[in-house]
Amino acid sequence: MSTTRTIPELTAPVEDYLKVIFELEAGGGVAGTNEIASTLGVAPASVSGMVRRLADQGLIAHERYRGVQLTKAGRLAALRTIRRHRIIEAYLTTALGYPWDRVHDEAERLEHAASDELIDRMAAAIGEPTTDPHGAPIPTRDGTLDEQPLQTLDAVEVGARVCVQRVGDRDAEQLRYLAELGIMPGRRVEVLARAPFDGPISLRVGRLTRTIGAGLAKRILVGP
Amino acid sequence: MSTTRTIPELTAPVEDYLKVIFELEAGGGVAGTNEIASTLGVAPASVSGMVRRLADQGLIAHERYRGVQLTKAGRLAALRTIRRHRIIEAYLTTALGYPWDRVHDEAERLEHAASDELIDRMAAAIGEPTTDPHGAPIPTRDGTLDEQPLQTLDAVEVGARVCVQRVGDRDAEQLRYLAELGIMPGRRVEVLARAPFDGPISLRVGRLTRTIGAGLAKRILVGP
DNA sequence: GCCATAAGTTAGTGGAAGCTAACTTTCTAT
DNA sequence: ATAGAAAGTTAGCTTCCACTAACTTATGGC
Repeated sequence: MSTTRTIPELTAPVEDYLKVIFELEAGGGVAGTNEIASTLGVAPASVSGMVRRLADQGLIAHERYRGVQLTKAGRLAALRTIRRHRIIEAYLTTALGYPWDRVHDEAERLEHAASDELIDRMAAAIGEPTTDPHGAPIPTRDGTLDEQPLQTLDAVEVGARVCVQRVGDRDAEQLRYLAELGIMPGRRVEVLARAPFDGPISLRVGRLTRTIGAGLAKRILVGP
Repeated sequence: MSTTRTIPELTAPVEDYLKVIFELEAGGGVAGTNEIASTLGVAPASVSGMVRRLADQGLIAHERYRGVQLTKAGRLAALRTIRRHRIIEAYLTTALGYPWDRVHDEAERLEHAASDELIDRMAAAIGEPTTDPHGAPIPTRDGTLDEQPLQTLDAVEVGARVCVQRVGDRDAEQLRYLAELGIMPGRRVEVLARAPFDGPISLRVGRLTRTIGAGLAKRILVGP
């Protein structure tokens, strides 16, 4: 039994699919064709095509008309790409002064071109970070991901003081807005009020009071 | 008359071809199909195919059976890629401690993925270098390349003291060897002897004497 | 339990870039 | 001056990854 480190040279699109499937799986068992398609901005038929190829390569298990799941090999490849992505994001902000709303797109391209050596050197240069600038945990070199159970901000009871842990990294405009409000990982906030029927939520951030919609609050993860 | 900054999104292979054509042109008017093919490690027929596409895009002028030359647009695109490549090389050595024999391959991939913003930030972070680690000049943002007229080390007369300006960046093994000998850009060397018939050349490097073959000496560029 | 709609798949096409094999043009050496 | 070698091209194929159009399967509301 060999644990041969086969490096089958995945293409950039393949890495993108695996990453997306991994993230969709995290939020509910299997990933659907249409979900994958809309996340990647691609036609559903294109996904069916790629799904065949990924299954042939042993990276996913596919049950026709039922959805898709990563195999062990697929999960490892996905985590490798996610590690690259997040280390690049962290490096760009810490070492090159990138604003946090612009690192995602850059990392999206670099993650497919950077060697393992580069990723390791970047990580070392900024002190082996454990999360990216948006608070997402960075998988280790051997593919372990430390996912903490977090609450969304819209579910926090009124009066509680919580610590912002993580926000979505995809929407640049949203990130710019959150930065303006001072809502970023590490920041403590207190929930002052929550209007019913998915109404706005009032927060104390530092010594200021801010009010955000329930939709936005749902994309902010907090912990104790 | 508009100087519209059209960004026609060149593919990575296209950028590679343009770069190689630029470099081949520098050493003799036109670039030949076979030269391009062997430099890129590709079949001559593949070059013919790509040449058609590049000509269609107005990046090169092609005279059938005669060779290929960059147009103004092609030259600009080539210089842009070369700038990226060399800044990345410089950044990797200066900011991330890369050894100079391993930056070429890394840059070869990153140059197609990095945004202009990233390149500019890298350059700024290491003090706007004017040459890469192998001594090659870095084109400016607007596509000006300051090529100094240099001599190859094998042509230097015995007794002369010269300054190493530039060495080839493609061959990693050669770079490791040169580093071992202490022959790198900025180093002063004195030619002690030169055997006839392309024989070996003896040098004083620092306080040591080193002897190298004429072939290697031909790939070392020196100035006063 | 049936059927409309949502979800997923297949078939066929297109473009980019590579390949081999076979051909044509140019160059060079006698 | 010309034949053979070297250089360049064409034709035809392959793989990857996207697309549209048309089809099939699954599901949920009545």
